[in-house]
Amino acid sequence: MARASVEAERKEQILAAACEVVSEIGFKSLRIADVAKRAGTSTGTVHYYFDTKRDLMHAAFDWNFTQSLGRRREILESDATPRQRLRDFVESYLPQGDATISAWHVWAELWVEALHDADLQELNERVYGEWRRAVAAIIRDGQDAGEFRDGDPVVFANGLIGMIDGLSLQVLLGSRAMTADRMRAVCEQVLGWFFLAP
Amino acid sequence: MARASVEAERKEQILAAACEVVSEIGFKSLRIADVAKRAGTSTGTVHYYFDTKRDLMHAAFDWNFTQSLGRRREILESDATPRQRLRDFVESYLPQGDATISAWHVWAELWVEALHDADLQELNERVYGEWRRAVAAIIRDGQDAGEFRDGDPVVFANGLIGMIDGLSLQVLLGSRAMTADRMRAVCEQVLGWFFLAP
DNA sequence: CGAATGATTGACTGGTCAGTCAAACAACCG
DNA sequence: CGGTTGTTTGACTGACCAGTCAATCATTCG
Repeated sequence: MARASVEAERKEQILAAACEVVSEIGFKSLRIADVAKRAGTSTGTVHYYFDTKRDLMHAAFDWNFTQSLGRRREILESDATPRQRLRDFVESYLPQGDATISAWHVWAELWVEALHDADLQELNERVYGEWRRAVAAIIRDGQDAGEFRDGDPVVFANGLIGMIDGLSLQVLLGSRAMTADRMRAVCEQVLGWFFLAP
Repeated sequence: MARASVEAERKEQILAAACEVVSEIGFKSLRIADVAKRAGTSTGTVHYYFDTKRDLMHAAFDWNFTQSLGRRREILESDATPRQRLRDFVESYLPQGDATISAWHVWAELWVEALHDADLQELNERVYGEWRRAVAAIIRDGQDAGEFRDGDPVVFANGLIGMIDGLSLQVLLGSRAMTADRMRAVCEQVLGWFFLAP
């Protein structure tokens, strides 16, 4: 069977297209036909790989996270100082640049869809848990190195990630009062309170 | 014209119903017929007061905010210490209790809808600005009273509101790792860093 | 009273779209 | 070659629903 990875390749094509479309017009407006067109295929093919629209979107949400995590692996596993890693992490999260903004849009759609979908809540729980653990690990390192203030690392991780989520939403909404630059400044300020003097 | 406030009363009835339905099943699933049924009237009447579904939802989002603000006026205008007012404000925001959770749901739906609707972005900007100003005012009072650390009150207000938004989302999503109680603890911790020793 | 205006109703229409399906195509194998 | 399995296609269908509309009811006023 030399016809090896048609399925994997096609699925990825479709998932990427689905994320692009969601990001551009939102889940509510998304039609299977839009995804098919964007993926350069037909609605029949989309349904061949994903039984229902719901299946497709769940897979797309999952894929969106995997991609986001992949894009940040370098930062999380770097051997820079904890202080620097935390700064890089925050910077990579700022809604600026097509890939990041697009991923944020998909993420926001996931949240709202998940309000009424237990399976998506499960996905959120898993994924959010990974971020929380990654950030908490950096914080623990920083505390061990005497760079950060004492306190429960998980509490700080939750606070930081929550703040990033909330601020990002405002940036994504095109707020004049909350631009990516201003968001960076707010994060810097908060991190400043948490870092110990060098 | 003794038939005074039929219009105002009926509109309010419909808007309240719309918010309830959005909160329960989400904007995407909401049908005009659902709203009509919840309001105890007919689809014809809903369309009599709101030309399109979009008009209805915009008015409902607006109404949802007005109600939320009204519910918190007491806190914002209280003459308790700034420290207490800030705590009360955070407490009132925790997603617990039907009214608050419902309002949060509607708010989340607004955000995602606004990603692709300039008018709703405008509404968000206006409304978010009011919260920011209210919180910043408390912070300024607290700094004047020597209760809070120095620094730009607007930056702190943004950080706090952003964190509340992000954490609330997780609570709303039924996260096991982020319950209303845990959210309170995270907020307490962050406020603790901001308050000066008594 | 009877006309005018305001409010309410729900049956109906026109358009939309997820999902189906039968037909066709492509790669492989014996 | 001809059969088998995997893949692709897009026309079609059945369900759904926002918005329309003609009819009805209610209230006010001259």
